[in-house]
Amino acid sequence: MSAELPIVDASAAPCCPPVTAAALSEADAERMAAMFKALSDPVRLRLFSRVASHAGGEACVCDIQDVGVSQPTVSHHLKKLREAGLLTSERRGTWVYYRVAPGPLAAMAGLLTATR
Amino acid sequence: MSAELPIVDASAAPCCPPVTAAALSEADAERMAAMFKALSDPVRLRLFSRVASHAGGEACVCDIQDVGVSQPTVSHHLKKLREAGLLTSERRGTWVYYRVAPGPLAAMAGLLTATR
DNA sequence: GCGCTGCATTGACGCTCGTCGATACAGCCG
DNA sequence: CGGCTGTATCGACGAGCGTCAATGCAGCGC
Repeated sequence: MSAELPIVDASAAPCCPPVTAAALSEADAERMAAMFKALSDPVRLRLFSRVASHAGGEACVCDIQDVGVSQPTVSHHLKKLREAGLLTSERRGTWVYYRVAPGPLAAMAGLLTATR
Repeated sequence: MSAELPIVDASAAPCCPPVTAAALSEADAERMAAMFKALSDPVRLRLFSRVASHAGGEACVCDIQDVGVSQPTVSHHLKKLREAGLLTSERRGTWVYYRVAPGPLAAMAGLLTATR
């Protein structure tokens, strides 16, 4: 596959008020579920948290890849997180750096934040 | 699997500071991933949002079951949400009422809330 | 150019998941 | 009691996922 499938458009509408405020439409549920799915695997969640908490807001793959699975598997999971719109990647010389996409993260947090 | 597997203990430690603050341990990642997994299906996410946004903070299955899948499938998804600790259920006469468990919801929101 | 390191892709395998129809169970009502 | 409605469980099937070893590709240094 060539083009990075844009499962979640990072520049899309904020989408979702708190889940306690109104029921989700079918389309919104589909989009949000895709993001939750990206974090539904322990290995992926750890990779995500390592990028998010890394100094400077970005991390090279080599900094975070020690999570107990093979290197191809790490690469596979990072791709999933990219496709979900939760991470962005940039190649700088030999290394590839990942950072968190703030928009989708805020959308998920907003959805889960109780109004009361 | 017979007994209700307590994938996530509702009364467990708050578990997680924002994901931008520190990397998750393997155990915490496992627990949090289980919650995200529960919301990673569009049908489940819609059921959850319908319960969360329903008047009175609770909903009868009959109020929310029109999501385009069969009744057994709805029941199956509600069970998954229960097992993940995100919903609680109570039988009152003929009907079963579901409501959101505030603790786990807050844990997820807290994890995703950016510190900056 | 050549070899080496960092990361991505491919292809295969086993397991889990979402879905359904059929069926079972619980509580109300006549 | 007998029938009816609301909800849960069972068993089966196909699709998708996580994992790996093998391979490919890009960039650096000698």
